[in-house]
Amino acid sequence: MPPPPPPSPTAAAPTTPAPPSKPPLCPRQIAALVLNHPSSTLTAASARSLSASLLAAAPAHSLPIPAPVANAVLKLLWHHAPRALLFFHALLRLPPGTRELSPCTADLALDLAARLRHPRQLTSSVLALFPRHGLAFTPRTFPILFERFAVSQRRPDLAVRLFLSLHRSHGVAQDLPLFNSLLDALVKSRHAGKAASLVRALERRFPPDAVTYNTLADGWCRVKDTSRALDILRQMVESGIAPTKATYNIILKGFFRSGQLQHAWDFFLQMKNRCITDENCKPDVVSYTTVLHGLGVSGQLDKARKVFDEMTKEGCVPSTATYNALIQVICKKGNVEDAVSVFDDMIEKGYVPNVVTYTVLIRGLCHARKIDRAMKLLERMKSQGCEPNVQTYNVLIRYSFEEGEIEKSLGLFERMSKGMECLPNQDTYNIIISAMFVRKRAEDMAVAARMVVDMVDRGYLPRRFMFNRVLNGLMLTGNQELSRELLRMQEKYARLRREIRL
DNA sequence: ATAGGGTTAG
Repeated sequence: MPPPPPPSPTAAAPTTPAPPSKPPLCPRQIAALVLNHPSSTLTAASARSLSASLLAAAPAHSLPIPAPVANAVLKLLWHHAPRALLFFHALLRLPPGTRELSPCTADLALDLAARLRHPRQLTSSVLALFPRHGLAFTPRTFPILFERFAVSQRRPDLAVRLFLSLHRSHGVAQDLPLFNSLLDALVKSRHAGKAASLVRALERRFPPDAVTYNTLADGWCRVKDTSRALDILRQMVESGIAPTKATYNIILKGFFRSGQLQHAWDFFLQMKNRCITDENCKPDVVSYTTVLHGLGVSGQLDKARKVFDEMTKEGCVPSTATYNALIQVICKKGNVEDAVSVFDDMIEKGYVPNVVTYTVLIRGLCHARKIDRAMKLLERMKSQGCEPNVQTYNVLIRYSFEEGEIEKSLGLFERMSKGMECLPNQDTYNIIISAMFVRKRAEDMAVAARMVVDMVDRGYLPRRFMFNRVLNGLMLTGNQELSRELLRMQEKYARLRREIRL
């Protein structure tokens, strides 16, 4: 066989593209390439050098990088926000035609930038990329920012200010759905009062709809003020806006959340009685799941199981979430083996357990000190094609430590990021760092210090308490080298925050 | 198309 002629860049006929001899770069490969890139510092220079590496890897594979691949890479790097953003900026620097840029990709990058609590200018610089690259804002763009400002950065005022300046600063029309998303961000950050007064102040411009009222009711429920939530229900009826199923379910959940079990049960009974005249308050699968979960958490397992049987009789089909709730409460208040039989039951009935189902049961097994079986379940979920997430791993890591299996949990930590399954998050680091204090060994202190350096590299700010604890540990064990490194890192980090420019 | 149920700490 003669060797095929070398491909000529000009001769390739566009109508008959040669089939690629190499598979395209897959998200995992790209993510690994980004992770191994020497610099994680977010600057224009490092973004250029990363895009050069991406191009260099390309001949062995095929370009371009389609938008779904770019999105998948950002999600794989979700818990390593600085690297994810570095990838995004490298993507922008790739020559046109070698990458696809979709507004959704930009939304993901924006979410990541806004999640890093400090550099506000980073968020605005990512926001500025939309017009610069001809990308339209999506319906999610500003809701993402409202939530990140209010919830992650604890700055509800910034969210409100952004909303009020939308038209002036970004040429975006302020409509009711956008207003409702702002309210949602406020109530999720426990600012129900702010949300309520905003609705009052702007009620002429934004006449409340059912979503507005439901969001406010949820806001009061989240701060355990169920009587104000009921007020909202009354206001709805007075202003002629029919309560929806969500309205009732929000209040039902609110009663359980605030520990008013009797009120919750009475409200549930009322829903069942009144539904003859008002179809909207007929309990649905969400209502049943809420009640089942609420009863179970308060220790009334038998009553919870009765509710489960009752819903089936009423013709309301349990969802995977219903099973997850049942399995969780049995694990918490009952016997894990019963939870395992519910799990077997659901599979027999044809349900596909999801990552929540597995995580809940793994936690239950760990709690009953059956870690080996929990580990087997981890393998089983993977073989079933259900990807464990960082919470799944965190449970196993935490309980392995509690059982004194320190090496085993460090092994799990290595394993999770090696296979690019999921990257550790802030909880993971906190679990490991606190565990490094139990043996009172100098080596463990050194590991803790490296973990602190790592987490800062990934865009997580350790609590000052944690930072000082590690620093004290290093000094007590006479590790001056690492304590100096930690202090240098702290300085460097403060400088980085000021310097990020793209 | 924005709102409601299931993973968080004894």
